Amino acid sequence: MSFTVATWNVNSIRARMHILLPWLDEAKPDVVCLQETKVPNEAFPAEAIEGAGYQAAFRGQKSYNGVAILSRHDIQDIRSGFDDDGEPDEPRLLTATIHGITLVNTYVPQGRDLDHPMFEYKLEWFGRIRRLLEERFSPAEDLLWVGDLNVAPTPIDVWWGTQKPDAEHVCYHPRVTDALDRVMAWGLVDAFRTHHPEPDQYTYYDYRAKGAIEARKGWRIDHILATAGLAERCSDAWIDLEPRRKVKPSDHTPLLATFDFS
DNA sequence: ATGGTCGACTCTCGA
Repeated sequence: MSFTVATWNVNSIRARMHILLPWLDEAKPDVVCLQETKVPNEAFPAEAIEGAGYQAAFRGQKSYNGVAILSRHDIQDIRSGFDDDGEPDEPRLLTATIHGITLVNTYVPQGRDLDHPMFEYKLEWFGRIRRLLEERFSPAEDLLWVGDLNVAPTPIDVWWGTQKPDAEHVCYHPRVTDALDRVMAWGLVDAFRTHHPEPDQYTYYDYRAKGAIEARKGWRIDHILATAGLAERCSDAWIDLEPRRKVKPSDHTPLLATFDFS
């Protein structure tokens, strides 16, 4: 059987239902990890999601952040947040097991500016993810770290990167790409890049840049990262740009990957 | 890596 996983920063699930529901019907992914749902738990549109044939696990708050996992199969071992310190976590992390695959769904802090405290918070966040992987999981198991990681890992992952590889941004900076590398060194493979070495493959186009899609002014900051054994089962990965072309789209568009099990 | 637009919420913040 094959198992398709998607990740999508929807930038408010309630504002995106007109695109999300028809997309679920058409793309029929087994699992969808959502970020920036921007909805408190009591207002999550669970009934409409169930009507589309998906169970939902979610953790959110008013206005900001929020993550959810939608699944056509049973969702087990749902956990949210880190348990490495006493700080109250924002709703940016949700883990679950579906069909024997562990899903780690994250909305990594964007960082605001290179000199803003949130940038240091972002860098620390990668350390916390690394510790979570070490403490709870093993690179020998089938695990996916997916979500809006707010990192363009290489120059071809940001639109100006091949022209000005040294131009810096909170999502494209040696400190950030190194931080991501250190988490991936635990044992994760970029499932999309393995299948698509070509440039101009972006999951995010800023609302403020007119004609950005046509001009290919985007970012690849959403990712599906797999442990080695699972990565070997990945038969395809792709970015679905159609939801980004709809009326009132999210600025991000879905990234999907299919895994084959014999 | 700019300037610009969106979403949620009260008009400004976060991205």
